[in-house]
Amino acid sequence: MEYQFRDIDRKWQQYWDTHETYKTDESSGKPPYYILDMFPYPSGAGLHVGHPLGYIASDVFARYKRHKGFEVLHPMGYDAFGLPAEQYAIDTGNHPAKFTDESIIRYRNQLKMIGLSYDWSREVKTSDPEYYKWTQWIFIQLFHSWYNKESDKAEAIETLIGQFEASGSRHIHAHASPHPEFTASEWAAMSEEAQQEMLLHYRLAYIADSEVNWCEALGTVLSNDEVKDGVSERGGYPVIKRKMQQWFLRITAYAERLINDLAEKDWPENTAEMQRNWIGKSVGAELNFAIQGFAEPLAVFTTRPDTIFGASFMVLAPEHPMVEMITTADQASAIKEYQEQAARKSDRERMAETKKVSGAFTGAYAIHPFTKTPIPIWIADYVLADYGKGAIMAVPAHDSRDYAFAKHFNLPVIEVVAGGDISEASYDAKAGRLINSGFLDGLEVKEAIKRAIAEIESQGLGFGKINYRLRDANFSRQRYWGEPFPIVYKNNIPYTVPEDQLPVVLPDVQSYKPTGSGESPLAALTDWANLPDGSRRETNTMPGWAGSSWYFLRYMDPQNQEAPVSKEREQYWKSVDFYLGGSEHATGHLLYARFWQRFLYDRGVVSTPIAFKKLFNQGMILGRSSIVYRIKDTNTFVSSGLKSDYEVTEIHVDVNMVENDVLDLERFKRWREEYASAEFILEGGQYICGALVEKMSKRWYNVVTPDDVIARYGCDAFRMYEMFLGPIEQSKPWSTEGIEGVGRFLRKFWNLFHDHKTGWKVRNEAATPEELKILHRTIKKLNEDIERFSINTCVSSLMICVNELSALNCSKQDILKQLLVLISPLAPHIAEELWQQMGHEESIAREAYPQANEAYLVESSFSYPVSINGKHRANIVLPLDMSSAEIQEQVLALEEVIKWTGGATPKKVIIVPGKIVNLVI
RNA sequence: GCCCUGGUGGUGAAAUCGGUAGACACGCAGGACUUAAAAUCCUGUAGCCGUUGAGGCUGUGCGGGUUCAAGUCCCGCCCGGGGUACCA
Repeated sequence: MEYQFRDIDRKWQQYWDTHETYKTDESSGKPPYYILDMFPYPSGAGLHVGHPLGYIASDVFARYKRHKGFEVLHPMGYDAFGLPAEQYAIDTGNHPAKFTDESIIRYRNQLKMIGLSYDWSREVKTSDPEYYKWTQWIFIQLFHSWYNKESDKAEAIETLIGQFEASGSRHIHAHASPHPEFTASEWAAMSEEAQQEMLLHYRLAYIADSEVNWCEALGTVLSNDEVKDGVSERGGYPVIKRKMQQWFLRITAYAERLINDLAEKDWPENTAEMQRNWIGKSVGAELNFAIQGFAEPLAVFTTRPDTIFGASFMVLAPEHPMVEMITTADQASAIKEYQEQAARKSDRERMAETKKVSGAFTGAYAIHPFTKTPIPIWIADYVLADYGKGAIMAVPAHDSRDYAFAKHFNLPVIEVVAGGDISEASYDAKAGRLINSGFLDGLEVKEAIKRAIAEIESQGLGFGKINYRLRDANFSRQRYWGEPFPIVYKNNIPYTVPEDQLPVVLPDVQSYKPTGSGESPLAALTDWANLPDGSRRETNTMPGWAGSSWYFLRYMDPQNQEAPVSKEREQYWKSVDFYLGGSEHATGHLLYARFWQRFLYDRGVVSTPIAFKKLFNQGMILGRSSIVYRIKDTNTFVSSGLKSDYEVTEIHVDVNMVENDVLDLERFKRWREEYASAEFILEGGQYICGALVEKMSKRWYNVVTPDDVIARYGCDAFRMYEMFLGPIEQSKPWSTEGIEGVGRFLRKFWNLFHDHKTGWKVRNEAATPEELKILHRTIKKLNEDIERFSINTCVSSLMICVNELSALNCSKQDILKQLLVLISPLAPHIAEELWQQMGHEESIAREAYPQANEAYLVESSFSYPVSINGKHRANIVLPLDMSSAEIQEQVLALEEVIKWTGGATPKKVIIVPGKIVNLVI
């Protein structure tokens, strides 16, 4: 019988579906184990070959854990709100839900085709009102909470109101926005509106003004991704910064705990490090500089208060509120010009261009608090408005960016820490003794920092402060396709919608196009937005990450109507034991999800503060993107080889329109309206595209789907091949070279059971020691490799095992039975089929994982005792295939070495014929 | 720019704790079987020199360093990838 993978795959996928083989049962009495994949955004391009890399790996682990006797929760769902669906709706006029649901059907079919052992009854979709009801509910909890620094957790807003009523705001230690203090009687005297406005300074969900990328020509707000070189990616229109009222979540209140929680997790150190850097805790001081001619002081934050005597100029962010006030008349035009130039750049562009030093002088001077000398105040875009105070004291001798700035504008450099050579470069290290620094002279940097803060505090100039780079999370999007806010404004004050009115369902709109005013398309729905009592709804929607910040909880109890998750279910599963996903989520999603889990824990909704115990980052399967080059401000495209003659903008094109780097011009013109009249500068009569290896994404039009590969080689081969490609954590470009080898392996494995001529080969005969040795060595290796999540080496070990058994023509029943269980996590379809052919009625998923028997393993090498100086004894491990003469030679050589080391007993010795290669004393 | 990460044969890679670098697989070359092809099996396959049962030298992005021993640790570079707060 031949290995007919198509029939086998279909048969077993149907079997698993109808028998609900992988349905999770909380009452099984087995220990729980929760294995989670980061759920996909269902884009129109379908699941690409990069998604399954992680899904297959976690599926192998889930199947392995089931064999090991765990009750495994292994669910899948869809992160369904987002820009691509909205863009589709704008382009076609269809509802984004149509696009999303069609994409989901495609994804589900593709996932099932790979034979993943999900419990499909627990599928969730973030755009489902039954799901986002609870996203809205969590938002309401955030709105009705404040962060009490005293108890160090979030509490109900009522406890805050109680304190206001009793004693005003003076003694409250809260994470709050800046606001004036008030007494209990002042609170009582406030109007309802004034009280609500005051509470917004404390709520964990609050409103504030924030800058957005505004494109006047498109009449819409753009994401940073949609802005390139200061113009919109689509159309190339100018983009500026504009202030808009936005919702924020007060994640900064959790900064310290989000850092501390990292210690309790089994996370890769690099991801933990990225999160720590993202939160960016820095200890320093806030201090005030007086400004000549103004009463209001200029506050700065610095991590190096010790270098205060080296401050030779000040730098404000171009957006700093005091810039306009302090700028002198003769500098006003230069400052204005610089501000406009900075407004056109994104933060990322501003930081990326630090080599190009730029700035402008305001004409104003600050007074040095200790030396009383005047120091000039500049603005520059390397100072960011929303970090620290948006202003710095520049110490060019000890900060490289300040140094570059000082050199460029010829500002003084004052050395205050000895140890470097400031004529060459700044000396940034936090080590050395202070010089030229008055009362700090002679102190070590660490001492000087403490002393400087003490002095600053005693003179009332400022105070020691811990600053975080983390900013409060912007939670508003001026889009249609997202969760509506459960918020209604009365007299411009936000109130939450009563819980029994949830969900606030996303209404249908006439047009998904931007309103032109920068509001969400929902704002155009006046019937929906304006309520009979004169109040109005919030018309922004929540960001993409709202629904993905808690989905792992919903899988525990996906049909619950009363709560996001029941107490019983939540306490059974507690945390995700093993979370697998791309490292591109290391800061965004993983941080927001931890924040929500922490918050829900504070408010008693969940019983543990830890969302994900163990994290594993998969690398990405990269795609090969094709690039065309548009000559700036034209609709003419120049072929790759000629692009250096022009100033061009790079634009990604769909790889399906490109063959061997040659662009299909007609398809390109049909692709987008704006390209219909495109012109081309060709080389050799063809348009040659540039190529780029990068993340496979709908955005880059470089997606390759697994469908063809599965149709051709079967899904076990696809699964094993993806695992065989290399370590899961490593990124690599997709290629199908080498999949043949996995196909050959599966046929060879099949042929251990079947013979073309004689049929079923498996015999109930006793295995030889040699065969047992091969099997048990493989069991041990696979066990170790799966536990350390090295699945590519599992595949290699299985190949070696099958090669050896097939060379021995071993078709012994007890060997093959155990081998089937070993292979079943990786290649479940073929394993089920052969398992059934062996006469088993239950699915192989119910079979226990075999244990390696040490008795079969020890003979691979043997110990040889050596005596040294008649006293010490060492056991050396020698390979089996050494001759006795060689052994004698090695032992003599070893004795020589040991004498030379002074007679110490070696802990470990490895010998190969001819030389000693390892000797650990 | 900043943070994280990777760089090993023609290719994907292995080397788990500092100890024989290149397992396993692809590809390629030669051979067996076959009228032929496919499939299958066998042999070879880092480079250079040598040999034809002879071994030696070099070699893990580049330049240094530590060590009896470095792909692995340290310092300085170069290049690719991810993130950089409205892609998810």
